Amino acid sequence: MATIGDVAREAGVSRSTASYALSGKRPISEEVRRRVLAAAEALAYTPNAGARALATAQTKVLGLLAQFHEDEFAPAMLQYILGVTNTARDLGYDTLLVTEADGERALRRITDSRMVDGVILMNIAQEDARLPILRAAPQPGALVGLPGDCSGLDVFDLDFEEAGRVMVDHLHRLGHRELILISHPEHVVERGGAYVWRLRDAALERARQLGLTLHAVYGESRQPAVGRLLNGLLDAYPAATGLLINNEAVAAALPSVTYQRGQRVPGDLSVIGRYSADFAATFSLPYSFIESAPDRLGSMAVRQLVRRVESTAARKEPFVVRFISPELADRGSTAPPRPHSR
Amino acid sequence: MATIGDVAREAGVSRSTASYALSGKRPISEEVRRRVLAAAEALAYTPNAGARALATAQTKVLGLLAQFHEDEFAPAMLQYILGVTNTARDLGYDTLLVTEADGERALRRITDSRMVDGVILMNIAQEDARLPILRAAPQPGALVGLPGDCSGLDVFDLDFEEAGRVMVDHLHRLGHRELILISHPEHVVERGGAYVWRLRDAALERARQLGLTLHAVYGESRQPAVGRLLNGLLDAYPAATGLLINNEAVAAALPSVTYQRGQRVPGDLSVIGRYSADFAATFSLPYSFIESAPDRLGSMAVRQLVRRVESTAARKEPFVVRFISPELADRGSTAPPRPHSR
DNA sequence: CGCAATCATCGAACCGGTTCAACGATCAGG
DNA sequence: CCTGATCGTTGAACCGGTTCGATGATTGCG
Repeated sequence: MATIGDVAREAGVSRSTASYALSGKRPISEEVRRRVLAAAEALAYTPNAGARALATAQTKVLGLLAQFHEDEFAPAMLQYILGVTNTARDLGYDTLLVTEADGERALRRITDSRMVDGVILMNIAQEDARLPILRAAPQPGALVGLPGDCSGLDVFDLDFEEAGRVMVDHLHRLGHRELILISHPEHVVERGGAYVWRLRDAALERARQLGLTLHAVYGESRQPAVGRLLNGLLDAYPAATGLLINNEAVAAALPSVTYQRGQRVPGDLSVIGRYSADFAATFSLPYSFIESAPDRLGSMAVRQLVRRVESTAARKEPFVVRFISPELADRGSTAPPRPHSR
Repeated sequence: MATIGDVAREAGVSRSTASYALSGKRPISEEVRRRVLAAAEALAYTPNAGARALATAQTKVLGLLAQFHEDEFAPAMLQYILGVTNTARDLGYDTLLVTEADGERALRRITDSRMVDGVILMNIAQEDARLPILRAAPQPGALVGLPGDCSGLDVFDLDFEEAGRVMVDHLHRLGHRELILISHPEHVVERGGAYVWRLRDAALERARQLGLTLHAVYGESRQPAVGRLLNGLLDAYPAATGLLINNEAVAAALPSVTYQRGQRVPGDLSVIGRYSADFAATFSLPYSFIESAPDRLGSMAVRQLVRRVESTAARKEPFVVRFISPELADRGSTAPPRPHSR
């Protein structure tokens, strides 16, 4: 494999001249520049990444820490990952995907060794043990997800509170009076998944203000538990006419349950979910939903991260906490409740 | 950030001694070793990845090229990716995930620049333009998927031919005489996705031998096209009593279609799919299926790749083409056909 | 015509590791 | 007491880039 020394020799110049000719960081005569470029082309020269990283203290690689827990729905995470990798590449960065269970160790490894120029964290917990490590790291970091303490990091997330209110308001306007909200499994809450109670608490509060009955329950993440849960709930609350779903696995499982029970959507039951359009297409979900925009969030996080990586000025700017406001995609799965419909 | 020079100074030894004490590649007195380790601990020393890569010509990173085409079912790919990243980490490697559309450019970039010690390729096409590049690269490579020309690379894939025969045999034994096989979209075939026709041709051949009628058709990958297709097929071939599905998107969409049509599985229709157990759980699929073992394939590919990376002897061994033999997971979705059941 | 400014190029140092050849100290054997 | 082997340690070179300060050639101006 050709080094810059080979290119220089081939072009009959010094290594430094070859470097400048290729980078354009100093004026080089047209004649010499041509020779160097020709030599580089002829030798199929590609800079050695390790050497360049050592010299410039830049790797052009971003770290992406994503964890695949049993009780989180893997296909939903994929969207975030693609949002990150695609945007990173557009900006000239490759992505180191780290799925290690021990996130703290992994984070320390990739930052201390300077394998990456910056880090994106996913699956953020309320008290996330990785955050102190990331704050202390020499590289900037960005989060997809809202932790308890946002200081020192850029944070991007869906506005789950507003999402909860939008869901409740929507069904309230249609005349519903008793609703069921299915969240993620309780275990996700115990692990500190704030997006669960952020949506839930806001929905409960709004329901209280409006005088609605809202049954807020924890969900499941796998079959057959999900199916059992749904059937149990629909049996337990026969007067409920609206279903709010903040749980991808439950949303994915609902169609077959309603078919089996012979319930029509929205005739017998109005449904609103919270997931992405891609997810809806993948799982053939016919419900109206709050767009969770995972690709947009991943993309925003990367853009901000790269800004900080590439500009000293940007590194000094105050940290941002940016919420995407929930937009309801109407797929016609909600309607006014029919009296005694169930 | 502490360098090995800092550690050496702190321990009162030379840089080379510190290096040897940490790596254990030369005998070092107990006393000095203790001092060096203590200094490294105290300074929280972590070797600089770029410097180490430059010196050792090893990065401890593997490249993973995965493409997310519109007409391939993204959630199915995730399993392979996790199989690769998890196994890689177990063996001490991180994973550079590259989803770039231009795979040839991406491959050249990560191999020529020596960012990675080895490469795993997914979405292998019959005539895959990336293969010549990978063969010429200084790093070893492994494929998940079977190309037309396997030379110079280790190849791992499901035995799709045998999978096709197992499916047909199974339904034949139960007494079925007319079957439908739904493959991937035709566009996947045009792109060179050999796994489509490998299963299909073997199934057709076996059906011919057994005197069965097998309608082999291309599928779709997104809703609502998938649903339309399924309804169309079940209408078009009312005498068919068995359905073979080599297409994750179709499998995922089938339950709601049969519910809607009021057809019972296996009472009215026997069904066999080809996907993974994880996929079945994620999508609540109640069908018997050929296990495609994506995590096992990813894991095997990584193990072989790392063997070649780490041992000069292994690098000289002949290349392997290894097929996982299809195993039928019986979920009770097949039964003898009822006469005139449809 | 001489001096200063400008320009393109070069040599050397540096980034932070690893590794080789050589060195001095210790010890055993003759 | 001298020699040779053994052991632990060291200085220097190297990996392949980037970058700084210096150099010599050219040009412009008075």
